[in-house]
Amino acid sequence: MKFEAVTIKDIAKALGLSTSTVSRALRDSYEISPETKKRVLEYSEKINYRPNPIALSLKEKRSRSIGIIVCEIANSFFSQIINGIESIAYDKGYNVIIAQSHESYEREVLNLQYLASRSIDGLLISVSSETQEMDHLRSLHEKGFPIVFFDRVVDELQTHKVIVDNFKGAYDASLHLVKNGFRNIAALAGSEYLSITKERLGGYVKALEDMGRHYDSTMVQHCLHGGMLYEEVETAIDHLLQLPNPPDAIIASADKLTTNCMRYFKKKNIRVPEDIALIGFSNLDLTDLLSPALSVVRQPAFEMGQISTELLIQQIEAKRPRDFERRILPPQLFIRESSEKI
Amino acid sequence: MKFEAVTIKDIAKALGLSTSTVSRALRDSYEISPETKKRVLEYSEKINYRPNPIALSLKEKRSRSIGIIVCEIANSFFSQIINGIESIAYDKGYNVIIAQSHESYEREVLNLQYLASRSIDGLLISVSSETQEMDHLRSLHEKGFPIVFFDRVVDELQTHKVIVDNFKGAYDASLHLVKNGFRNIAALAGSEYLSITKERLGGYVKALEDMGRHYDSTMVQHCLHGGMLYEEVETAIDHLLQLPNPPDAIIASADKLTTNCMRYFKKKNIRVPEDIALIGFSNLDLTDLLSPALSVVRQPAFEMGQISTELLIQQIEAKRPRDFERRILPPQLFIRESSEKI
DNA sequence: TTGTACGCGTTATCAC
DNA sequence: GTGATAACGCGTACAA
Repeated sequence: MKFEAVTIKDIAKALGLSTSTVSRALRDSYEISPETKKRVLEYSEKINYRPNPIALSLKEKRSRSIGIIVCEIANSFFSQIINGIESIAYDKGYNVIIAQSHESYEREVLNLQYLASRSIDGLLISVSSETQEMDHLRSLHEKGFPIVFFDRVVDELQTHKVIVDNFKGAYDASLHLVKNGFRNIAALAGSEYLSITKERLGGYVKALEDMGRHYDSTMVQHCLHGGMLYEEVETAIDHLLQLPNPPDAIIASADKLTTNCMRYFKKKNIRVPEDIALIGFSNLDLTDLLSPALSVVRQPAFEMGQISTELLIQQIEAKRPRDFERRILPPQLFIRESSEKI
Repeated sequence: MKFEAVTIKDIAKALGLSTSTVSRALRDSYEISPETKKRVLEYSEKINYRPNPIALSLKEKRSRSIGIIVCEIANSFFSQIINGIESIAYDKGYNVIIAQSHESYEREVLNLQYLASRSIDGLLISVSSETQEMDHLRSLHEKGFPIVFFDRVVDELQTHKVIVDNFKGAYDASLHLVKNGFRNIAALAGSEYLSITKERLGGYVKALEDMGRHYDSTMVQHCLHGGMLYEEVETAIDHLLQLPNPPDAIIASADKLTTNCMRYFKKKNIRVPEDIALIGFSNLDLTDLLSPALSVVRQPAFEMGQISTELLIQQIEAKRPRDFERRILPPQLFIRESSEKI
């Protein structure tokens, strides 16, 4: 089932011109007579001519497409990011090719190889929970391939990075819990390898210390898959609740951690916030409809996507390397029922 | 910031061979001596040679990429569909390029032009709420361009179509409400132009009739943007509740209609299901966490994506046209608190 | 067994 | 003002 498109050659043949004349006429070159231009333009309009982007890519050595690697698109935060990315990319005439790591290092590497082999002009990536080794990214980066990190960044590589102030987000949320009278605040965190985990835990610890609380490392539980698997969350919370001094509040540091935490409480008939309070990082649009309405730290995901894409395209189109930027966006705290002291 | 890749030419030069010999060696052609093959293979491994897919596309007149047009990726149903699409596409070596119509006919047409001009090999589409005119799709289809419709299909065009049994989904849900003792069941429906709207309303009407109820057209409200805008849902429900004989149950026929319906009830302090019951089409993963837990008709979205993609790639790769299939998948009914008779 | 020449669609360069 | 040619990277029919 081939689908034949109109080429410059067809136009040239039909009009008795050479392909170069047609090409120039289409590009409105000063060399071509107005009359010829008119003939060419009218005819190509008539037969609905579109230049073949593949031929152009081959010639220009660029594909005008950019790759995206995220863990999961069925996740509000990332689908909002992708919306932001697309809004800029389409404006500037770029395609986006999306790949999902599903929080697996192996799939991240495979996806990267795949995208690189599809000759993308640049990459936007938020690394997987499992990713510790950076060789797959480093080797591309060293060749001068444009890469922008967002959300989950990698310090070792010198590139543009776009994140939210995770420290502040977690600090504010933790402070809110302390000020609201909760005494024993646990942290449900993602993979220890991730930048966001470290930053968010940092904010949590600092808030406790600033409020004169003792930081107790047994109150921190990590989930390697970022809460993607319900079981890992279940195990983590089971562990916390079996402590001699169990928490009366939890701060969950990722979307899936937060919702799976709620699922756990619902399943076990643990009342929120009466038995235990909850606040979490989440970009769900439905947090107000949950039972109870969920207190969240929300990230400006759409803007993150836009900024990352602008930086990437800027880098792709730059003649010479520029300095790399580190953009830090403000998180927003929404206090609702789940973190109220009863 | 150009990024130079290794070509066959580089290998040929380095090894003192011609490009055709290298090409054949890489493709393991019988004509090449084992010794030469070994040299070529080892060297190209060493310098990490990857064939340029753009050059291949130009030659083979196919890009190994397929286009997807959906209204919104930040919608569980569609992001699950896309997961299904990707799982098959990547297996078969295809890229996917995703575009969003945001329920706008104009953007759908623009996206289609864009994708077509990016030389995709085929298209997977679920049309926008606003789409009535089909010329943009018809003209492509008539040229023999492979198109597969999923979810929101267009009867006028003879292509593969993958849908769920919307009639049955709505019928079962409506029957459940009637049997549960609700007397006045309203339908909150999407755009009248959409196939899914017609099919779902059909099931609703039939269920009422089968149960000896009178079907009253004032109990049906349409939202042109499929509930994407909260205001249209508000207006629709306001209207229903102001009827002389207001509904005691609502069936909402799309994801956003359902959640915005809940938002309305929460905002107006209307209790569900005490004051009014609710059941809706939804693929949210969180319906069990909402307050109250939401009764839903769920669609096998992942499978829809997989099947659509298999049909599309089959058609792209087919030598001659085959008959077009219409696959109808079963919906699943989940009864929870929101539709319980108190 | 290996090399030469051509074509895919386009544009830049040079020639007329 | 217009046309012929080469080049982008690859695969292959044909030639050696």
